[in-house]
Amino acid sequence: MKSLIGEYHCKLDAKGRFLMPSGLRKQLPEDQQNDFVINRGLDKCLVLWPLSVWEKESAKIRALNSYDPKRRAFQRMFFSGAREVQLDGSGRVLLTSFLIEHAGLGKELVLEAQSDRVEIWDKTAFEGWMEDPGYDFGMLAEEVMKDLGSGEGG
Amino acid sequence: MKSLIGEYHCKLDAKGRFLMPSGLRKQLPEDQQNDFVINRGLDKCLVLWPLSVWEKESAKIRALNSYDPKRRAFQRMFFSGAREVQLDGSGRVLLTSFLIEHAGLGKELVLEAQSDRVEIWDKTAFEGWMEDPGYDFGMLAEEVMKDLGSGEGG
DNA sequence: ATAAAAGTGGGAAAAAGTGGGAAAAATGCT
DNA sequence: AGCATTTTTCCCACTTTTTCCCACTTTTAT
Repeated sequence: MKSLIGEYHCKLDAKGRFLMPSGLRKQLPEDQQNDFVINRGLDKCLVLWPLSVWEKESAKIRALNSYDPKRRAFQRMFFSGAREVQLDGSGRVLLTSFLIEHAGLGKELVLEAQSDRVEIWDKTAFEGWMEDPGYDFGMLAEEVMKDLGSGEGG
Repeated sequence: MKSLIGEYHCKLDAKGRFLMPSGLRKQLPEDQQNDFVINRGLDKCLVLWPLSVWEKESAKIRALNSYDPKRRAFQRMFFSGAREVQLDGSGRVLLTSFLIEHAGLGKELVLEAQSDRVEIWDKTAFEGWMEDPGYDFGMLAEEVMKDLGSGEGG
């Protein structure tokens, strides 16, 4: 699958639905435009996974030894917040109340595409994070990229 | 079987019953939607096993050398609280008072899918655990996933 | 300017969830 | 054993939630 890119803004309606922005949808292969999994993100956001991506990723998590407390805790966190979703007739995603609460979503959302998945943020929270991410991007870039050898990050 | 996912909220009624949430039931193969085993979980919860999963998992435990005191103790812990259950006509599970007490279940439950089994928590206890699992999920993700190569956990 | 696509809101049918009563089974007492 | 009492099981009926679909508005493209 091609890398997903872009930041999209959309609105959560009274029933907890938002429209998948068509620009984002068009980036996906046709047979993967309708089925997704949403789970809790590691930051204060949700993550939307195209189903095929989810299946690969979840298989890894599932393979962990669940008799080890840390791995079990991680599995719990990863699987419990997850929910399979399909787009409705108008191309919208319906969120459950506990997912909305987890990410503190208000009326305005930001969808942030990230290689093969999409993060879902509350607009205000996202802007706040952008202003003060707790890291300096220059330093971060250096640290994250230093082992990669060739190529500097644009 | 596909990975079971999701967090579902339900209520324990005066008779000690709760409705299997339809979202969870639908994730199971049709011939496995009615028969389960419930036993004590490793954390303060119960575990609901689809019968076929139980058979595989319990075979592993049974195979442990029971002449070793620690293994014998673990076997006892694993099997003693176990109970086979079926759904009633309305799709509900009836719990025994023994199991209710073990997990400290009140009126509100959280069912939390974990790959091929389902944990049953008291709602307050679950929320408490989520707020303070004793781990930072970001750190946990890093530690647990670091050997797996590509991909981060959501 | 007009048509097509994208985005929004809400109502009605269907499904899920809940509580409780009656029948059946198990238990205990004389 | 026979009867009474408690416990369990099964089923019915009501309420709430969810799902699905329709219709309208706004934006984009030609």
